[in-house]
Amino acid sequence: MSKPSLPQGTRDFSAQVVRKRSYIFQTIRQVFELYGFQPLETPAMENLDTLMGKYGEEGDKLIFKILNNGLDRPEKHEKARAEFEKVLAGRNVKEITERALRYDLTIPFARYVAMNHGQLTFPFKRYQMQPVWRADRPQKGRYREFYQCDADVVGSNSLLNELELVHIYAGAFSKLKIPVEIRINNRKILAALAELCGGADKLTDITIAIDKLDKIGIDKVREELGQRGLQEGQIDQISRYLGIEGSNQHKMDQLQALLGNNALGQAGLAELAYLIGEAGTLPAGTQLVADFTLARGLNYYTGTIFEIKAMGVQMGSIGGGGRYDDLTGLFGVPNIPGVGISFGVDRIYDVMEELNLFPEEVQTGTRLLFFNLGAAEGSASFRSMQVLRSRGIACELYHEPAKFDKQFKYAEKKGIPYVAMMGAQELATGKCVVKQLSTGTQETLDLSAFEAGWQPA
RNA sequence: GAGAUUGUAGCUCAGUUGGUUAGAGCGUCAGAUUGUGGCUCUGAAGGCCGGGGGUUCGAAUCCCCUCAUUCUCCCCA
Repeated sequence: MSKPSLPQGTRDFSAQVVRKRSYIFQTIRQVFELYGFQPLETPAMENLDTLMGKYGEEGDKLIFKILNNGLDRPEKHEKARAEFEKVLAGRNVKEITERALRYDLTIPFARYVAMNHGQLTFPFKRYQMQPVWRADRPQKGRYREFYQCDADVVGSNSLLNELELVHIYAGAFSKLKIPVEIRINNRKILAALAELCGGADKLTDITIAIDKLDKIGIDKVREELGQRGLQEGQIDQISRYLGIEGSNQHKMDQLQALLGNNALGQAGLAELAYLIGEAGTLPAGTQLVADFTLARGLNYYTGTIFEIKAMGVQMGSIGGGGRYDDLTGLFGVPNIPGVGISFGVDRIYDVMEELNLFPEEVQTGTRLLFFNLGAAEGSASFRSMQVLRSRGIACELYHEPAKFDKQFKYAEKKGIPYVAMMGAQELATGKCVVKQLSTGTQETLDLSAFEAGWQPA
């Protein structure tokens, strides 16, 4: 028997971590609800058909597939063997696997909208916080099971949705006390750049290369653009574009000059200007920044794109999103545009840990430990404990009679701030001794007063 | 898929040119201490040295294979 272990890239979350993570989820959920978003949950597994072909060739490889049950039945053997040969040839076959684990939340959402568009009221605003699975090679900040936390609005082309999403980001990160830059750009601007650089068909190549700017620097980006077939003059123009700096207004002015009267570019710039102009005052610690170097890898984005950078820490983006046309077209229901954002909960956790932003009260568990000082004393303590519990105070009774020192140590280890002692003396006089561990102060209370009115500080 | 890294007690790690019975700190348990914790002292438990094979009189140590970990690239959150 080997030692028990976890599958690669998965984690257990112990009490402390769960509490901190729930704090993040709750904070974000409150903001989503405040803006009128409705919760949605979808199954951990989807039909393989639903997922395949939606994430590109690389993505398909990273989908966890589930082996069909019942392959051991003799009448299926021949068929299963034949189909397995096809799997070895790199094709996924229904006879072997017809279900797979959810790879992200967006495609299941699109599937849901396509299935229910008759019943939904548009625009439909939903949020979803669930784990997803990817057969990726794990490394720092990357797991095979991780949580996504998405909000999308579908069935509306209005820029008002983008504006709300900006404020959701700002509101949530402000509540979490994380200083952030909300970076925005527009795919239309990037498309215009591609047009100006002689190839609308090069848009994907350009975005992929630009997306790496942060990581590899301008020289390497130029190199990569060259490898992807762009001419020297075009690369220079892209370099000038990437070199735009200054205030939002100044950036937009420079871009205006660079784009000339390219129609697509003007449209993108107008959308960007609208959002920056209408955003108004954002909560302290958050700011909205036009960032033309922002590209985002996913190529289904068509309009505004977002990315969140935490300030003061070395960390990749902790959120992102954008506008897409016709997400449900893949499922046979055309003309439902949408815009969505995502929070990277695992990275948000790391940032908050590093900046020490979790509030003290997140860790509250048991408030009061009743000492167990004997059979009769224990019974009396149990009765008092139930009274306090009925008043909503979390308490525990030490599980067996034991020496003081042991019970004190238990309280300390578990971070319980108060202990209540009811021994023979107290029982006889109808009292209860309550001690605060952090200060060492204790007081003797009448049992009735203690049960009716005691509160932890 | 490619490259690197590390596997020794529950945890973090020592372990000499290959040499007798593999160590430390922390943690756990017991005692000093039968109604007042944190400190201190004493003691105990806890190991197929990741697994398999090889070299050798002798392997935690050297070689090969394998599994696992962590990190980087690709891609992504």
